[in-house]
Amino acid sequence: MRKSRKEAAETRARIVDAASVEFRRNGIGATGLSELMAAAGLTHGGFYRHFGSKDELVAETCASAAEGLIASIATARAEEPDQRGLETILGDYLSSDRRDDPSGICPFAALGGEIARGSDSVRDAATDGFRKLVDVIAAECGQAKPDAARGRALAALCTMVGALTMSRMVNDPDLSDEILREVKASLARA
Amino acid sequence: MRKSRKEAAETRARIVDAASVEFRRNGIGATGLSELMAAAGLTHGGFYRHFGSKDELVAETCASAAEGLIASIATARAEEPDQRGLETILGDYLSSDRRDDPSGICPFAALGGEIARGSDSVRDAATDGFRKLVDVIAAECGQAKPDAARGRALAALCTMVGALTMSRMVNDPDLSDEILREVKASLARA
DNA sequence: TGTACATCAGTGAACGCGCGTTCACTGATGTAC
DNA sequence: TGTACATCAGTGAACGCGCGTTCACTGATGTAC
Repeated sequence: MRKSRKEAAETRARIVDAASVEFRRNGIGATGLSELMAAAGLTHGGFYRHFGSKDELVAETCASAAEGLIASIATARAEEPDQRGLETILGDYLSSDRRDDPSGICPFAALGGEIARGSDSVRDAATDGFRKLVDVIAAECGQAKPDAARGRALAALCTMVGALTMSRMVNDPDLSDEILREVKASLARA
Repeated sequence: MRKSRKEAAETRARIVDAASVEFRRNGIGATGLSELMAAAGLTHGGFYRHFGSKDELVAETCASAAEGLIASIATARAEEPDQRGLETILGDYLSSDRRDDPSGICPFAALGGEIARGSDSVRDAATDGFRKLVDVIAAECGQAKPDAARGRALAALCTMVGALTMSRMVNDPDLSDEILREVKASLARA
């Protein structure tokens, strides 16, 4: 039954990827290890060959999902190099596609509240991802002063996270769309 | 052992109040009924004399916490009637006191992600509270056109929710304070 | 290169535990006469 | 108003269930000679 080192590394990455989707779809606490391992095509017993605890996986998943979000923003940016940077990011982040897709949704929007109640290692990983995302957005803000760009980036990111969270929370599609539309307009104006 | 109707009604209210705090402190799924009933000074068995299910309590708590938030905003507004309305709301909502106090924190910031994955009745209750809060903020936006005020209120509320969530998520007090400060400044500017 | 053995990825059963929910019971409250 | 009885708020034990974690086991991989 033993797998090669390469296969084992691939398995580990598959678990993180599956967790990244399942946690965002169902929440961290509400996602069992069995469910998660099944989503990765495995049985639950093998989990502890790869991770010391569920919490360790959660921390790694936070980092991974943040990296994924940054990469997807970079991709969106590369596809529309002539547009204003922040507007491209907004269009990508606050789209109904992203709102409705658990595998692409921002981990801060889906899990921010739960992470805030989590362990230090999980919060550390999320904090690190948050900082990186702020830097990426600040680079697109086109401000002369770095401090001003950082301030704008922080505010824009918080707005995006809140808007995505609220657009997923409300149980009325019209209100949900209105939230995305108004917030996009408001941020583009600023 | 039977209690009078008045006492029973008080008990019920006490359960909702305790749930309102415990859910925001620990999350909905992570708060057990025993823990919750103990916080209300009761044993868990009596829960079903007051509620048909945990979910029913969650929905009622969402409504109650939203009302509480609106009331606390109205109080803050009444104490500083001369300041610009939105600035007063911001100062109250985005304060470190509120960030650090589970009993006063905004239910949308603490539980938005979890509510989004919840039942229709829970999401309906939260949607209702969200709409009411938007109306309260819109009334303070001081715009001539009602549509413009509503748009600004939506954007401001999403920003506040996101900022409070992120300021609670990050594991660095300096960054947390920076978020509150920058977002307050950014919203006051707009 | 070939052989013998140690390693360990993955399986599936088992663990103790706390969950939401149910239930028999108690005894004060509310109601009918 | 006084009495007899039904109601029901609250208690505490019990239920089945799924959780995170552990473990004995299997057999292919990796290593030492």
